[in-house]
Amino acid sequence: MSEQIKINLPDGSIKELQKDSTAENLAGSISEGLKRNSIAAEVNGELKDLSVKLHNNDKVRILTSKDPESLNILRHSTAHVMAQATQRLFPGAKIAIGPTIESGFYYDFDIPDHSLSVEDLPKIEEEMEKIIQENQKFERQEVRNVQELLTDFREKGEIYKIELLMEYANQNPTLYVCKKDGKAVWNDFCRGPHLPDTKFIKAFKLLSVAGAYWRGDEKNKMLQRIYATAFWTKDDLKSYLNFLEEAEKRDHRKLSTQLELFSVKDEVGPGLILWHPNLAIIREEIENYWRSEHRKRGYVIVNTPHMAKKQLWDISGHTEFYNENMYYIDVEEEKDYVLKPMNCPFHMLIYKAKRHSYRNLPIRMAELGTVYRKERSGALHGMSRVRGFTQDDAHIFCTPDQFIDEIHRIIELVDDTLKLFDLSYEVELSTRPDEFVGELENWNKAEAGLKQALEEKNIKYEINAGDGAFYGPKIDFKLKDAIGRTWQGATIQLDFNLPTRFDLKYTDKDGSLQTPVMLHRVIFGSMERFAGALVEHYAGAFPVWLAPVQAVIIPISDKHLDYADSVYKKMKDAGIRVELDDRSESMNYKIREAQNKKIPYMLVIGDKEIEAGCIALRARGKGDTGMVNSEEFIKNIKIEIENKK
RNA sequence: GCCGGUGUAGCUCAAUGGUAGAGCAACGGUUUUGUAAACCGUAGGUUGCGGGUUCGAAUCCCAUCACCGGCUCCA
Repeated sequence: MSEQIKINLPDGSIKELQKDSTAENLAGSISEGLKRNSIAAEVNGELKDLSVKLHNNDKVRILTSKDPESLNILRHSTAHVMAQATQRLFPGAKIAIGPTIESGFYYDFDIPDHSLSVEDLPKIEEEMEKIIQENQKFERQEVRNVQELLTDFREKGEIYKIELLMEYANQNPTLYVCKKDGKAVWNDFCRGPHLPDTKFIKAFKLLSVAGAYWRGDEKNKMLQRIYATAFWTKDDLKSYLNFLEEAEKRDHRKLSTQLELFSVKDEVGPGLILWHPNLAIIREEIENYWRSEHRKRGYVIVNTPHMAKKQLWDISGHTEFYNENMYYIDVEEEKDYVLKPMNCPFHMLIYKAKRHSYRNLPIRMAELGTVYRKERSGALHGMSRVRGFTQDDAHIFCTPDQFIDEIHRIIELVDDTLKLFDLSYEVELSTRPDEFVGELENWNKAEAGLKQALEEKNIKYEINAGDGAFYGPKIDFKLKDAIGRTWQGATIQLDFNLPTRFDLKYTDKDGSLQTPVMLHRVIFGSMERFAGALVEHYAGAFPVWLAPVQAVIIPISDKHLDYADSVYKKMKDAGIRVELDDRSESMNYKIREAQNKKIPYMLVIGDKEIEAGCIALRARGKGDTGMVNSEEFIKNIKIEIENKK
């Protein structure tokens, strides 16, 4: 009589199995179909291979391809197949790590005598197909003899695996062995879990190659990374690849040529943006919104210069902590001035220009301030990462018991603003970096303060340890671009340090002099990055209030020009950004061009319209929407613009 | 900065060692048009820049600049 164990299933039922049964046995005992489709198991909340031995009273959930968690297992296993294929094709290749990422996976290699290029990818894919055809099993093995495995890795020259194994030696390391017809053909030191075998891999694609430092540290060797993805079905893969293609069309750099938005010129320099008229209009609208919103919310607006003496940056600590990002220039002497990388020191001095009382705090001082930062050439990216940009900056000087409330107000402003543009965001709290100024005690207070504000506002956030600014911790709001890369937008930074360095004071109730607490914050982040984000978000089809041209009038032939011109003048007088297309081109031609320029409204005028005293309205994306009186159209579009639609 | 790729007319792209070409845009003319491209013509280039190999280079090599995909770093 063999012993029985009881297994708890997700539906609350209990299954009795023989001792030493595996998750696979469990699946089989439930149904043949489940056994066939099972990928892995969740045992007491942890993902495990199907081969995992179950114990009495375990809570077990069998995962199939329908469970979201199993996609990562598929991808991770596909990464192993990719690594095996790469080593088959490039025998000297050493493997490093190959994790899954949000939309796929990658694997890092050190290939001594070959530089991977995209031409290699189809070959590797072919080799992967062969491995899959071999129907290899993934077998989990506990590493009982670490020394033995280290020797094995040493013989193969797998220096990266050696490093990892030594690190994990005391944490029950596991090895995944790929077996073909029962014979081990490949292995990888890996935590798992994995697919039972390769036959589940049906749809994958290698996407790109890239360099990546071992363990992400630029002091280490640069490895060669292959990015790839995998899905359960060919259809899923196809729609993902299709998404990538569509996203590429939304790229703000691409749309910029089509819509004449901005340019970066060799003659000017990398990372320096020329705003063309169309994008300048959008910026103007955004800035107008920004100004009026800030006035409403009790901010004062200031302006400060683009450069300042080096001494100023000595006081602020920038020359010490931000040096490699600053441009020094010669004014009276060599390198005696700095192009401003931040606006804060100036605002400190404006604060300091007069005496302050607790009665007039908080002071909220805002500026659209253009800053210059030395970015590494390889980091530059369209309008998203540049060397000169305008921050919608503000510094809030307040008493220690005011700053939580001030953070609340900023979060509200961020939320209202991003809602207006229909943008979604993720929030991160960045804590003290290794190099920092100020007292540890203040840092702890500041971090606790930011946390408290987030929690009181019920905002979900992740902690980004050690990523704070040198002067204080911060809350970051991340925006996503067309293909899902995230960019920092709004940020709120608490600063207990600069006020001390600049010796800022206010007179408290009891007449004593106190140092104010300061918040740095931006809402858009930078006008450049935010504009780029908007282009991608709207795919160039800006809402009417932002659209560079809000309406275009299209007379059908020259004899309609006079009437068209009268409508044009009326609209112009009403403050609408309207254009009259009076070229002797066909109506269809003009419509096509207006459509490509993503102009929200086209007003077609021919005999019928003149007779009826109307215009024929064509809305972007909607086609012909019929005749409407021009006065009425003007009224409606003005309402739309006013409501920022 | 590092790894890999790319750079041809304003834009999108041809030409793989043998006279740089097309479409769109521009310009001139004809056409006067009913909801996504009328027709004819003209002009436009030291092939990113600089070297080299070669009888001959957009093409091969070296260097450099810029851009693209990543790494690192950050608004």
